[in-house]
Amino acid sequence: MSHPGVIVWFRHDLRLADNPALHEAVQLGGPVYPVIIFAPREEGDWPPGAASRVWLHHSLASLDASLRDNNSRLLIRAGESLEALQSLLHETGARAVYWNRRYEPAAIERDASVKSRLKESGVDARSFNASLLVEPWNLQTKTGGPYKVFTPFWKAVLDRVSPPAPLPAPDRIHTPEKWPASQQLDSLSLKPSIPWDEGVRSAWRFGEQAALDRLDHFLAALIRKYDVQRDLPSLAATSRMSPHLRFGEITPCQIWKAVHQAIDGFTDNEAVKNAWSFLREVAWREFAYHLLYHFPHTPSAPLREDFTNFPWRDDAEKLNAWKKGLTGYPIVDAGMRELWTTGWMHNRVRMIAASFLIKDLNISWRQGAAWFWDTLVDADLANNTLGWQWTAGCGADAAPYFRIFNPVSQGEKFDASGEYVRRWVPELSRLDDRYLHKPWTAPAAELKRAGVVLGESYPEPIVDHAVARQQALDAYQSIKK
DNA sequence: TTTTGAGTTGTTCGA
DNA sequence: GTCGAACAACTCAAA
Repeated sequence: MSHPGVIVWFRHDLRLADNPALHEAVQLGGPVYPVIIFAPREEGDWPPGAASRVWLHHSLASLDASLRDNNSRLLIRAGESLEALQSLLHETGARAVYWNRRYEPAAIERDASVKSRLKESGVDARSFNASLLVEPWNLQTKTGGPYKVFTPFWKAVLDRVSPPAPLPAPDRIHTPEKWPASQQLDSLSLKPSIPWDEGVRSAWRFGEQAALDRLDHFLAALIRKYDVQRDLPSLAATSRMSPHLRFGEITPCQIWKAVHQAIDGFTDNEAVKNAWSFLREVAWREFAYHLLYHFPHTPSAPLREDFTNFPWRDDAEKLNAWKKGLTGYPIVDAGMRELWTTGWMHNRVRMIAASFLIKDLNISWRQGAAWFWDTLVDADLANNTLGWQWTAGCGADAAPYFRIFNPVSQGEKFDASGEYVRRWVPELSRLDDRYLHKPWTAPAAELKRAGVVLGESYPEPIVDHAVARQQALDAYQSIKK
């Protein structure tokens, strides 16, 4: 007698390949019921933001299409996860629920409770590792604690971790005789009612195949020069894997293997070195999950306790100028507008923009983290928390407090041609390179020639960097000792 | 237990 | 224009 059926509960793993829960479910030999349950209220303080919801919509559509190519389909439910699973078990007669693990504090708590409730009623409930090279509890220092510095963590990953070969997509997903009811994707209202998402849709392709294609392109055309080119925001020279990883359209295991295969084909050492720099970045994501798991309070509180009473400023007006890309510092504004338009910001510019909010405006990293959470298509609780606490200096292995990015010199260094600023701040596009990153220094005749009226067509700087820098140093001084 | 070496991404100042 | 030092001690990880 064949297995009565298994529910595969999709969450942050919207793919068919290298999907252990799906793979194991197929092995049972009975009907497989793929389901997504939209339950934003179970995400604690971090329900998906607006940009994430747009991506989710398209990624779910893509997953459903892939499943239909395999004679299956994606069931859609909303509400409480446990209730939805119990209802599906009842409707289908299935006796098992498989899923791939998540590591955010609210998800861990929810999953643990779902698992124990299902097991109590005799259901075969199992979870798998599908999104990390090494799960947070599987790596510890020699004294038995979690890592707090990246380099030793990275060494430990290299020493002790050999990722398993990625699983293939299943050949055949067994279909039930009768499908249970499913909601329509549109009923989840993931897409905005006002069509602000056109920029996101035109900047990205969504879904598993898009992720694999993007990786191929990166390996073929970009990884050999990753070290230098990744810092130039005018080039599309980073991997752009982040949203695909966020939704589990691709796994770090698949990336790890593909990069190693690429390395095997490289003949020059420089290319190999560059490829390892990229793998190091993949490991930063692992480190972020390691930290989030071991320090689950960090999304809302600093890891370093001496920062608890840091004198952040409340300034709604300046915060708003930062969000809208109207700070008067072109590289910051370009980044914030790229974010708003495409749901993504180049990594170098993220650091500059984050440093500006924290060190120049003296506004709490939590405000920045909340805005990124809402606007990034790759919004990931582990990465977002690590990134913001790193910049603020209050996290693990953080930037020293005196490291304050100068938005002018960063712009001149990494966007020397001004191509990036001209793309996103077109009102400055006719300004000469010499003044592009500091328009307030341009002579009146030059501003006039370029059609720029400071304070009208483009803002005056909302703070003086030199003054703000000194104030930030003073504020950081105040919490010491 | 104590010691030792090291620690993503920068800027500014003064010689 | 270029270069090295200072920025500040502290914590982490391993021997």
